[in-house]
Amino acid sequence: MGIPERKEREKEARREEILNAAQRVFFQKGVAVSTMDDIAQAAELSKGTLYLYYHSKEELYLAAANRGMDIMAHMFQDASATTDDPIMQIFRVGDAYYRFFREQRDFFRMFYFYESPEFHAGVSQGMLDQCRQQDQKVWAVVTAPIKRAIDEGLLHPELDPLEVGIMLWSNANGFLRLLDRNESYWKDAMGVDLLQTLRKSSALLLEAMMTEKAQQKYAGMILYKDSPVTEEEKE
Amino acid sequence: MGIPERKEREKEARREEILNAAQRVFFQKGVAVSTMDDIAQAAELSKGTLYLYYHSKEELYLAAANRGMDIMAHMFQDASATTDDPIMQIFRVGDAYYRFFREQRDFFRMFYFYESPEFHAGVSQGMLDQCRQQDQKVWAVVTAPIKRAIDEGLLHPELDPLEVGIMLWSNANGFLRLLDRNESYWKDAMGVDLLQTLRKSSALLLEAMMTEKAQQKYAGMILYKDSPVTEEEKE
DNA sequence: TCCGTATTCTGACTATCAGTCATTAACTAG
DNA sequence: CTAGTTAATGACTGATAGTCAGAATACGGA
Repeated sequence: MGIPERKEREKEARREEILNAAQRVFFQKGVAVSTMDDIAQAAELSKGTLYLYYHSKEELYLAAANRGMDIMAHMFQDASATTDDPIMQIFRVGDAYYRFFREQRDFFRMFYFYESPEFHAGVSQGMLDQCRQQDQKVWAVVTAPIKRAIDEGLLHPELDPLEVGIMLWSNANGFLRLLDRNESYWKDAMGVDLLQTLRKSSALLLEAMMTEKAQQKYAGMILYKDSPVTEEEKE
Repeated sequence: MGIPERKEREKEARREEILNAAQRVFFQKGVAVSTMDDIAQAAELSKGTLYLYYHSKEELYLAAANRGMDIMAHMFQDASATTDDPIMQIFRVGDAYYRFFREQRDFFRMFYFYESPEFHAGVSQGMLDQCRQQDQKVWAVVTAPIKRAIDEGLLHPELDPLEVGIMLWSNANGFLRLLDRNESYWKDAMGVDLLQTLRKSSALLLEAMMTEKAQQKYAGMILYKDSPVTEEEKE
């Protein structure tokens, strides 16, 4: 009998319709000022129905944010797959983060909430697990080339991949957040090329962590020179 | 007649009493779950009175956060004043941020809200100005030694003080935020010395930005060696 | 000391919003 | 067609930020 299967599909479809509506509303109004009534109206459902599919507004937010995390993870994955050179991979992932910032600004802004301390209330265990899973997925893509670079003697062996990842991530994140609020000021008033600035700071960090061997290999690519990262790499 | 002056003083005192009460409540319960009724009770006043002194809960929060910013700015200032060497000053300010994190954790956590995008609603212009002023005060203390280091040929002349400041700040911030949530994990389970890790990453960044001249001068102080930053500097 | 006025304070009230639940509607199986 | 199961509804509750008409208090002058 295919009826239970169809019902299951319809239930899943409705769950997704609700999430689509929520995402639209979040993007348009901002998470904090979006109400469940807004979302219900956008979904053409009553508010009560939303709660049959999601336990709380937070959960709906997290589900939407997870979509963004998924997009980001895929962009990182794709960027990393364009080369075999671990140092290049690190740069490419950094570039991908910048591209995510440019192309998925709404999601980028939604992530501001992610680390707000007042979550974990009214959120189901399943959703929390899903979040942790997404976190780990992104983190794995970020740390994998770092670990390889250390193993291959390109970065100093005393370094810990996690530590390096945090440094690069914090650096990029700090930059992009600042950018998000003061874009026009930076770009128009000061004429700063933002992608280059971000790259330069990442390059500085990476160069500092490289072994001599690697510094020779990548000499001239980074640090006060124009970065040829976007050109085809020479293996 | 001294009566209007006395009244002015009393008004200011009441304003401060309210802020003290709000701070106590925010510290104890967390900003998000603190209610205006909580604060009114703590201040032994009615809720309506709070609104005669502050326009909104956000404004009360910002006033409390500004106190924290003030403490931080002073700690940075004091740390910077312990030496004349600009590179040392940068390290000392970094250490001071770590100390602020340790000693003023409640304020550190309150800052999470500061950058949340949904502010600027129900906040008076005066308060916003005060916030920007505090921001600039902290930023000035951070960038001053960086600027000096560039001018004195210790950091590469192509660098922009703002850019360097963002990099160091983002790095420290990213670290400390992670620490704030996973302290016991890092310390107990992995045996990482957090102050050393933070210093090492700052040192890596700084070393990468130094001129050869400076790298010689500060050789051995940083980068994979124990940092003697806390010892008396040798001028 | 007493009165009119200005200032300060109060707490009941409103508006908004997340989340609930008794009721209704729709669908399914026999 | 009917009984029973599942899905959907929207009025309702509780919490809370913010308001405001009026009470209480302080002051200055007679």
